[in-house]
Amino acid sequence: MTASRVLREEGGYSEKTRAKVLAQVDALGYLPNRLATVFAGDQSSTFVGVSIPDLGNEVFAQVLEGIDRKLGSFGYQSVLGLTQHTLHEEENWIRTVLSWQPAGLILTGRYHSPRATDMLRNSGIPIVEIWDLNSSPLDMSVGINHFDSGFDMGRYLTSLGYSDVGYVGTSHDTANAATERLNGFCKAVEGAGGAVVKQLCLHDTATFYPGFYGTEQLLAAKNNVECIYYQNDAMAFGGLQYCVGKGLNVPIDIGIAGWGDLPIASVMNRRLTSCHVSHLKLGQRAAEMMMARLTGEPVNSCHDIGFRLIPGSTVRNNDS
Amino acid sequence: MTASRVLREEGGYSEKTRAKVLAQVDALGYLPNRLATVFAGDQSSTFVGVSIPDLGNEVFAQVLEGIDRKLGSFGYQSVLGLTQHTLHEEENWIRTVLSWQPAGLILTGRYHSPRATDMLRNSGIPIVEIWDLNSSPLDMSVGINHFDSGFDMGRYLTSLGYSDVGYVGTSHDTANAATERLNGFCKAVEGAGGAVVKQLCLHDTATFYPGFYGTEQLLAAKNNVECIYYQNDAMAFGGLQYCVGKGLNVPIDIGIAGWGDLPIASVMNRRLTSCHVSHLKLGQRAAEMMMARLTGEPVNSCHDIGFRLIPGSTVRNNDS
DNA sequence: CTGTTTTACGTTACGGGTAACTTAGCGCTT
DNA sequence: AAGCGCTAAGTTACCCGTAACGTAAAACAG
Repeated sequence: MTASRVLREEGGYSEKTRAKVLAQVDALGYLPNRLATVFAGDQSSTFVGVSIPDLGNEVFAQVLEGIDRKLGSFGYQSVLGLTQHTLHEEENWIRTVLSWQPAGLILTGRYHSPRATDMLRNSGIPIVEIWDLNSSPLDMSVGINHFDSGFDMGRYLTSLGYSDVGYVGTSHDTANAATERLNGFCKAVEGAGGAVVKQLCLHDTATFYPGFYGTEQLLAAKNNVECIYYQNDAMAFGGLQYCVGKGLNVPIDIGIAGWGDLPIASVMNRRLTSCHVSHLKLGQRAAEMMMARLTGEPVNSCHDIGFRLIPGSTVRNNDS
Repeated sequence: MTASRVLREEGGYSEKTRAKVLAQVDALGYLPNRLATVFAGDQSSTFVGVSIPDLGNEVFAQVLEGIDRKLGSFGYQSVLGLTQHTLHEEENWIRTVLSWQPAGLILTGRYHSPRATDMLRNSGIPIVEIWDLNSSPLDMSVGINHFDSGFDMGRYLTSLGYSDVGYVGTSHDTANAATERLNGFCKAVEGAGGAVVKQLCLHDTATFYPGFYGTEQLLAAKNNVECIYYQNDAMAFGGLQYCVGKGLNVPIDIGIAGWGDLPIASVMNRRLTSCHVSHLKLGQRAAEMMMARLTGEPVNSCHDIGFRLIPGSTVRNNDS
């Protein structure tokens, strides 16, 4: 007991005793078992469960980096879960991670399985849903409105005179942020009298190569497409390479637009038309909201991190 | 007690009782507290601490993805620690994570602070050191020999006739894998009678922009450099853009070589000269070794994952 | 020097799950 | 009907850190 007091610097011990305790700690290489403290219910753990779809997508890696750095600065640790964009994986992960009595959870996406939702509600711990902004979150939400983001791109492209446009992305079992961008995009394009031809690559990840062959398939099916909107920048780069390889002049013959504004976009001599979101900041903000709730500070339950359309030079410009 | 037996499917209960227990579990939304089990020492936790320098570097994100997916398939979770390439951060993180009684640890790098090494030795849990292969690991090691990787690139470049070469990287307080690549590279180049001019960007991360301005500084100081080796591909892309922007013809006027073979390299119409390592596989292998040790299977303590030099087209080729 | 307060340290109990042991209850045998 | 074996279920103790409480000794006041 005295040792416990010394280690927690709680007071109530003499300097002599303190020295003796610390000497023994050093001699034995003693490390306190934090499990016991949390288990006894004296305090909550310093775990925060963080579910992320995958890390192959650079944007999620940035989000995670933002989360873990910020949590770390408060002495908290991330318990990672790569849920591969499936609600089933997420549910299993939630069940497991809740059994470890985490201080809170940060989840990517607003859609959860019914059972997962039950568990989350019953858990009584702070929960931050990130990525797509959720006006009625389980607890807290931070992200952007993906529908609006897609809508803005659709409006931008139609304002440049594009009318027959294509979309290349991957297919998903459940609705997600990319689906919402597509919905917003279609609404804007169709509202302006245009039409969107969709090409969804089945059973594939939203990376460079599917962007390449998805473009090939799209153009084979419909060769009057003037401009293509991609699920993300990686796919857009793939499409760009396909078009350039086929001798098409971008943006004269065909326009290319992505989403996410990857840092590597600056490698290119011309800027990819895209949509910028500060992914690192999104992660940091999620962790800050979590910490605010844990320390009892007031927090707004919704935080729109905002996005910025990058006009770029892979679509026509207004004067052309 | 009976409920505990039912939930663990241990036997020793009637079907009727089982049904009653499960009904109550469902009604109450009961989730077992795994902390109690681990705390009581009946079994080890399913946490594995994973320290990674940062996730901004795509290669580490891939390693982590490999680790977490594989651990997840065994029902284990990663507790993340972003140690920012500093031994001090790593030591603090190790202390914290050990107090959570993890099943094992996966650490990036072979260098640890003396106190960290003590704690690791005393912990008695499996430890996998990844990234640079360590012939005398604390416990297990998986990675590549970075010295050899740098050496091979040096030999390759000198075999193409390059003699005045440059290196652009970041500076580090402590030796790390990049330092070893540089050492190997210098040894090969100097062994072949050439010389290496180094440009280390201080206090910066090994990303695109430092590659850009590091190249500018290097060429300003020494303009007869025929070829530049970069700490990684991101920096090499930055250098490439600087050179192209200055009107230099790559590879006629200057050669560019990176390390890591980023997937995005295929965006370019010509392949970056680099060194390929299967980062995902490295992570998976680390997790497999961890699991093998935890389940008592025999494991070799060292595993060389290997690398492959990518000749690419950003350096002269042999016939030129 | 007595009575009161303060300081330093010790003791007990608790948290939730489970190993190890005990008890109750049932069916079967002879 | 007594005895045995088996199954189902209950009881006790433990893991380790700490809140709450207890106690002895020192410090202080009057």
